[in-house]
Amino acid sequence: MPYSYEYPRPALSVDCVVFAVDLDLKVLLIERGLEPFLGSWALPGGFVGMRETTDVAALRELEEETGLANVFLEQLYTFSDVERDPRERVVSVAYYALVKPALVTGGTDASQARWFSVNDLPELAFDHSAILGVALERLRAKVRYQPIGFELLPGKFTLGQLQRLYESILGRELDKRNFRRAFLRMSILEELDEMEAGVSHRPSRLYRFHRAAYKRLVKQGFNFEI
Amino acid sequence: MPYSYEYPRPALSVDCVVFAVDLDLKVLLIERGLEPFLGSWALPGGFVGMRETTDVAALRELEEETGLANVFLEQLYTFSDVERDPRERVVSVAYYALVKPALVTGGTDASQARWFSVNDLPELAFDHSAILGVALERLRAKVRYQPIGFELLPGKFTLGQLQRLYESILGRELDKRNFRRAFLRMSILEELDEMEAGVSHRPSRLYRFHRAAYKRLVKQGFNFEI
DNA sequence: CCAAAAGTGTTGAAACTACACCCATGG
DNA sequence: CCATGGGTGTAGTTTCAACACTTTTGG
Repeated sequence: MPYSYEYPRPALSVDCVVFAVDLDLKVLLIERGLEPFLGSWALPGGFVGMRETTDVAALRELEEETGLANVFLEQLYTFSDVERDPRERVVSVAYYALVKPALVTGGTDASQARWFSVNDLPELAFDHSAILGVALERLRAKVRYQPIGFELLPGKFTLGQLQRLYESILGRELDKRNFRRAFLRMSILEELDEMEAGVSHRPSRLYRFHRAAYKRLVKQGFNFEI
Repeated sequence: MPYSYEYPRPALSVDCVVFAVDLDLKVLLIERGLEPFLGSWALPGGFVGMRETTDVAALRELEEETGLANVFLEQLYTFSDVERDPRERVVSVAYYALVKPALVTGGTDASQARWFSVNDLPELAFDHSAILGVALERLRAKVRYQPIGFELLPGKFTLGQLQRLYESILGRELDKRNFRRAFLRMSILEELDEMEAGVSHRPSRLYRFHRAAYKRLVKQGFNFEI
């Protein structure tokens, strides 16, 4: 006899802000096929089932609506304004996802999804602009003190790519020598015996994020920081 | 005709982790008067109404259950494990609150609330131990890069109090000279023409957090960090 | 040979760590 | 006069910011 049964409940949904870096920072949006906001762009998302956590719901909706799977996903914030959905009361648990470049082109099959540069966004349905704003803020803050940037790069990458990634997220240029020194000093990058190929300039050495080394350092009290 | 009407919904609740510093870091808990977990200690919280945001619900529940009002409150995380409540599916938006010392003694009138040191906690109902753990982790991280520590001190405080606050949250000792230098260098403290009184040692100068100065600095790109 | 990005060192300023003694008050 | 916390300076080390030229490749 749970006493909450007697009361009406808000509906519960999830929304996902999916980031990728192509040349600059991009977000994946869906064109709505239903009222309200029919034809508007919106974040992928949907309602939470009775037998799934919100994490699982977010992954499920992401795959259903965009075909993306195996992405980095983290809870962002819960949005609960009473009027945020014109139909009825809906509380939404927002997530942000980070997607590697390989999935950007191949991943979003036959759907009505499209990547938009964060510097050139359309108007969004519901309060999705606000959600996206919070996600951007979080990404910009978090990339500086957690090594999540690697989730937006291929497994093997050059220091140039890594630097351009940081520049596109932080929105400002960084000094090449200082950037390299800072990253290499941390010793969380594995230097590979492999070079970039097929580029019309001096090829760059490839690196890989050394997750085990990072975890070891964290245990010793190390703090990632850029 | 919102399509979500057709589906059952999880219940939605809020839970609050209320922190204060007395001698060490403390958390406010409630002794449950209802099944399940009757007699256990639990976080203050309750169900979210149809016409209130989760923020408002958290403040309301906090006042109803503990008498506390005018506290610093921030959303923590949303917990949605399917089995987290044995009665039925309940998704809970967790908050953490920071309370100034004056409210610790006076605030919690006639209720079954009690402060516990975080180093000596009882077993908690539901998944409240996990929520508390996340809150502690967040507080420890956040106190280092946002000036929220002041929410746990009186308006006027000594540098000694401030240092002991940081020591009790971070759980380690800090060097007095370095700590003072670091804080004073930021110039976000207003030095008052007023001394501590009634102590049986050399009285300390009082300071106040200078919120306006802090905001000005943030606009210029300043990053608080301890 | 041109264009394009890779790669590399130094210097001065600022911040960080570790550390020990005297001061003012109440009891 | 004792106990208690308040208050202060320095030296060595590390980190940070700013800055320019040579190298290697493809076309």
